[in-house]
Amino acid sequence: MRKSSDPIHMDIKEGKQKFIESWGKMASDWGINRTMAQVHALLLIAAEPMTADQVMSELDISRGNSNMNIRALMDWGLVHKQLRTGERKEYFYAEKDMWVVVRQIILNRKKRELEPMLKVLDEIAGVENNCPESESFCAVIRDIRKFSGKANQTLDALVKADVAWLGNPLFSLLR
Amino acid sequence: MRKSSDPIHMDIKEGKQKFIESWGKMASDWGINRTMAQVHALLLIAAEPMTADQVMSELDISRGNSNMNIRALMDWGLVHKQLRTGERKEYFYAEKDMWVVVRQIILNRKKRELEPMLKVLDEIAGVENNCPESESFCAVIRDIRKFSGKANQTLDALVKADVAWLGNPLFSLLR
DNA sequence: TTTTGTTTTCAAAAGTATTTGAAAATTCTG
DNA sequence: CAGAATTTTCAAATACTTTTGAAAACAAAA
Repeated sequence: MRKSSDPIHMDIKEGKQKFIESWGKMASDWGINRTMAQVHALLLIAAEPMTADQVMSELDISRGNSNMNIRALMDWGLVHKQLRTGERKEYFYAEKDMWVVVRQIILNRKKRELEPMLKVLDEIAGVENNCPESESFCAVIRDIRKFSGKANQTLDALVKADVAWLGNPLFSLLR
Repeated sequence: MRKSSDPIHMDIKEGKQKFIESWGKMASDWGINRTMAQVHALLLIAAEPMTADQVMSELDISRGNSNMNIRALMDWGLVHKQLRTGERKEYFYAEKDMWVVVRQIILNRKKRELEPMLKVLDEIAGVENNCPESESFCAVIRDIRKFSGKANQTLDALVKADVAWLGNPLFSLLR
């Protein structure tokens, strides 16, 4: 008999479902395609590499959708292809080390979004500043530019740290 | 005569336009309503507080849209109301200190997205782990839980640091 | 209380993003 | 090379998000 104080264990199927759902939800909150994140989640928790067809039927999406999102994940460097000798089908697996995953996501978003913004801020910073009206404007732009530059540097350091410390035994403690 | 080596200065109107546009673009990349970010950008670079009507005509959006997004920005704690004695209209201004702005955004997204994810991960972590299939699953969940927990702590520290160091003269150097 | 100026709401319309699925392209196999 | 298996593409359909604007609610002034 189960006492009411016992923890309630969900079964594995339920757990996987819930994880795929939340991972997708979080991604779409952050401006990333929900299905792409669900494919990612599915591959993250898969014990073995999967084919595009398996992903398609597991998530109940179309063949095209499955294919396109797997490609996108490979572009992001989060998923890789595995070829098996004697088999036509392509298998896919996700990078499972969270540190590497996060590093890869940072690299991508930095390049796609932060850096273009920095470029625009630099262009704007060249605005003529000769009237009191432009003073408030330039002050804010300078402040944002400074801040974004710092953020960019910090992310660079974070990303480089990983590479430099990979061979260092101390690094495993930090992860 | 302008030499081709001279820097090209854009005028202030152009600069403001460009800033509003990029701020909106960046926000929508990150899953935030573009117009909300444009209203925010407009108020960030405004020399004086503005009415909802001024925002409406400046950005060429509807009255309802202007009103709703100003409310949303107040919910996020990024914009505040100013009441002027003898005037019916409400004026709005944005917090201009970037450190405070970023802090506020972190607080909001942490509460809205990171914390619910942590809760789900904890629920999922209670899944029964007794077969090899669930082993891979549990290992990934544990890793993500650990990572997200660390991220959450780091953000807490970042946010608390601000409050604790506000009165500290050293703090101004860090900003 | 009525009028007038102002803000808020929300159903419908417009605009965006995502997904589908069938056809085309590709690649392996005999 | 022809045929079979598999992957890729993309126009059209669907689903989702945002915006509009007119009406309702509200609040100050007359």
